[in-house]
Amino acid sequence: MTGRNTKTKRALLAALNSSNIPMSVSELVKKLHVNKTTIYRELASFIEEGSISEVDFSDGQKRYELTPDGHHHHAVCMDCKAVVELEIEPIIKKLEQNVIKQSGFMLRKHQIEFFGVCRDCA
Amino acid sequence: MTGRNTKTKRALLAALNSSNIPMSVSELVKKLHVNKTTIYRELASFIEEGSISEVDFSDGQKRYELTPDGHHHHAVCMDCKAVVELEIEPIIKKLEQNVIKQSGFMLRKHQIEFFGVCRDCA
DNA sequence: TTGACAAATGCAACTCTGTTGCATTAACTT
DNA sequence: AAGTTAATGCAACAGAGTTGCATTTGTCAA
Repeated sequence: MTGRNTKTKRALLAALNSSNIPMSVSELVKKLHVNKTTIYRELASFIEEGSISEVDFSDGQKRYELTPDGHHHHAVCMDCKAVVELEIEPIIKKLEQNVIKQSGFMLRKHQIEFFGVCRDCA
Repeated sequence: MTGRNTKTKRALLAALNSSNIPMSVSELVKKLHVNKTTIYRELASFIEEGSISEVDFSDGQKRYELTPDGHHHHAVCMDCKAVVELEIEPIIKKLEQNVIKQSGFMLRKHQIEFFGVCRDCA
């Protein structure tokens, strides 16, 4: 942990650790009773150091999750909002090579999420 | 075009047609001098009929583009904001099959964008 | 252990995206 | 040309995210 070891930082990491789905800032504020400004600032520093990642389900608010083992991808149920973690690293690696070849870009990050209806809701 | 053939709808389609990159609502408002409520409503109806698609570069505002040939994917330069269209349909198809097998989800849509630095900016 | 300094936090005010209800305008029908 | 109703504008609002500044708290040196 960068900087001071505060109660709030520990609580933030514990909350994300105990959740099986990425959490939004409003959820974190409600759960931790900490000012949203503080949440945003701590998230930014954890993201910079790499231990937390931002995920965007394109619903108007970003979500956050612990990433001890690096970047994840998800399938999100549009009905019950369940989130399933995917194991698609190899094919994504191949996809990135393809994108680099086509665009000439130096890739920094990507945003890959899938949306649909889970088996329970179908 | 669904509904009435209005000046605003024609102007909206023309603006998107003349732009080589997806446009945000604030850009469309500035360019067309039309109320943002109207823009949002017309975009929604064009999106429903399929002729316009929403793309999300995760920077706090959605963008819109004509999609006469269906869904696109992009590489976005984090420096100069250039947008390159990608041809990655076949590998995406394979990726989706993989996701369906892993998650059991009925897939409805996905969000796949790449971010990096273009050749000019590197 | 205490005191000082700097980092962390809270608070209020703000910006921006996107939404809603309602009154007005304009496109289509006959 | 007149009536119907979709389309538009406007004002007010909700929610995410940001900023400046005052206050609190963790850390470290004495």
